[in-house]
Amino acid sequence: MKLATWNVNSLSVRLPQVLDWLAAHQPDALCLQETKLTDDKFPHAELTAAGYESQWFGQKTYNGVALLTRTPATEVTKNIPGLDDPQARVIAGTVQGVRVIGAYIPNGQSTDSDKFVYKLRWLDALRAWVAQQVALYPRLVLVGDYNIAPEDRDVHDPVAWAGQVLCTPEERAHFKGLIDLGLHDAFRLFEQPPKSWSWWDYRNLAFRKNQGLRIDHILVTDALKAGVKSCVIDKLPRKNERPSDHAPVIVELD
DNA sequence: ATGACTCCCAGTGGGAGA
Repeated sequence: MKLATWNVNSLSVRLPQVLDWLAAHQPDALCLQETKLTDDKFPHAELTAAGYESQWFGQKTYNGVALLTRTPATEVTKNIPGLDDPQARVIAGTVQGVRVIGAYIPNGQSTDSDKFVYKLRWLDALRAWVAQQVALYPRLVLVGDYNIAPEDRDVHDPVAWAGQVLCTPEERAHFKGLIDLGLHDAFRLFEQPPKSWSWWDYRNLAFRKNQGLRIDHILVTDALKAGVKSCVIDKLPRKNERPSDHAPVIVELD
């Protein structure tokens, strides 16, 4: 089983690339973030023609998530149950016996921002809900744009980024809080190239200089860990003429 | 460097992303 996550930064703009990518990789499930589409504009017909079922949850201008699957997803959940959140950031479904939770964790903007407070509260709610979900579904993956670089080795310039949003001790403690639920960072189950990032700023030739952060992650439960065959970041789409600033992350499970 | 780039909604600029 192959699962992937990709922050596409506008599905309207990136749909041709998503269709190409699906054809090339044929994942069983692909979680998208930052679709930036209201639900009436979601391109389900094009995805159906490409062989994918879609579940989607969007809003105007910002955020928006989707779950694309080759077989229908069941038990679909949108956003974190019990959290009053006007922003469309979570979609979950059960796919071939695996609970797939796709999340677009808030960015936080800066540590002195109200958005940072929202991010930390949102992560509290996510952890509480995921704890329940792990108990219900031992075979679970939590994937998406976490907007957290878990360690200094996930940051191109840890000195410059020290204490900055995405790299603060508070955010890293939240990441560890998720790990402590019995989850494992699939990417770190394998030897990886140094300076592996999943996001590069559009500005300042960051991709060409490989100045980025690893902030898109795939966490898997204990029950799935032994069956993880690979986990890679696919940099190829970032080389497109008009790319998302994020690259897809792919995991292969038994 | 209070930047850089890209996207969106708007509307001849500004917010947000990370």
